[in-house]
Amino acid sequence: MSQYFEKRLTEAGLKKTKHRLLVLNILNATKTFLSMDDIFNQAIKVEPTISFSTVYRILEMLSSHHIVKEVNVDISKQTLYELAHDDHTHHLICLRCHKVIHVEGCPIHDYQDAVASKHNFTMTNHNLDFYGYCKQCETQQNK
Amino acid sequence: MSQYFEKRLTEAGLKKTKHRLLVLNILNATKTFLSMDDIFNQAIKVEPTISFSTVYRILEMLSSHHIVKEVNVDISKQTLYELAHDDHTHHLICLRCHKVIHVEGCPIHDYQDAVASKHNFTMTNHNLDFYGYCKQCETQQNK
DNA sequence: GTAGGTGCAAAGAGTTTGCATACGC
DNA sequence: GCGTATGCAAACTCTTTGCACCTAC
Repeated sequence: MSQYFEKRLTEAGLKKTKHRLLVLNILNATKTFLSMDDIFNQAIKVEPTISFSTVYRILEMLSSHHIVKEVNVDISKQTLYELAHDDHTHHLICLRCHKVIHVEGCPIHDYQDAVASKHNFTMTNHNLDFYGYCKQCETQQNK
Repeated sequence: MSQYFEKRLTEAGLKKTKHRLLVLNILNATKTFLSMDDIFNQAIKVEPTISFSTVYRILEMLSSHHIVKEVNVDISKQTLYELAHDDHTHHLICLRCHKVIHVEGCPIHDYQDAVASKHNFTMTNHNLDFYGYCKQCETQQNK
């Protein structure tokens, strides 16, 4: 997997540093969104000398190259991060455990076109996030 | 209109103060989302002695009573606010002028049910926001 | 009169930047 | 060796809170 990330960095004209690969591997290893803090706390276990501003600048740079995606969802006031996927997905976000389920496919492309044309609006993208409770949390909540 | 807001405050068991009514009227008068700063700057023109923390606490309280809705969208890192509407709407948000167009109707209720059942997820709500350029901005951008 | 609302000032949390040093190419 | 990446520390922005005074009910 690291090889894939090295390739992506090279393609983007970025140097392959251990810190960048570390951040990418952390993002790849998790299935939920991560905050700057989350990533830093995981990173420092592997590279004790890494600093917060390095993680900050790595995420900023990877975002600007569309290798990482910034996410603003209602489970946190902080900016969260995930690896950018080529495929268009939406999210089911558990309000309790904050697990994120990626849902492939998109039901609204036709609708988007219709609304855009009705309102003379040029669409560039959309966000669709669902909030609720995953099966485990739903069960525990009822106890 | 103020009478309507007075009624809502009373119903929520909140005192009717001039500051609260002012904040509500400011939110009502605008068609875009407003940040704390925006609201404070408009408020201080009418009530020069109002303080930032008052506006902050008013918005917090109105949000908790579902009279005002907090909105997190990608045009600002700040929390934005709008009056809560009873009807379920989605937004077209202009990335250039930040105008917000409310779109009634929702194309995804059926889809939501299908996805929820497929993933054993209990849905409570969803966000669907469209980003792009309104007609005026699209025209100007091409100049 | 009393409970709740407000103003002021300061603290917290999260984010961003400047600069000297270290490292990838 | 050159130019970019990093570490450290401090600044900045936005948000939140404590406390004394004030106002709606």
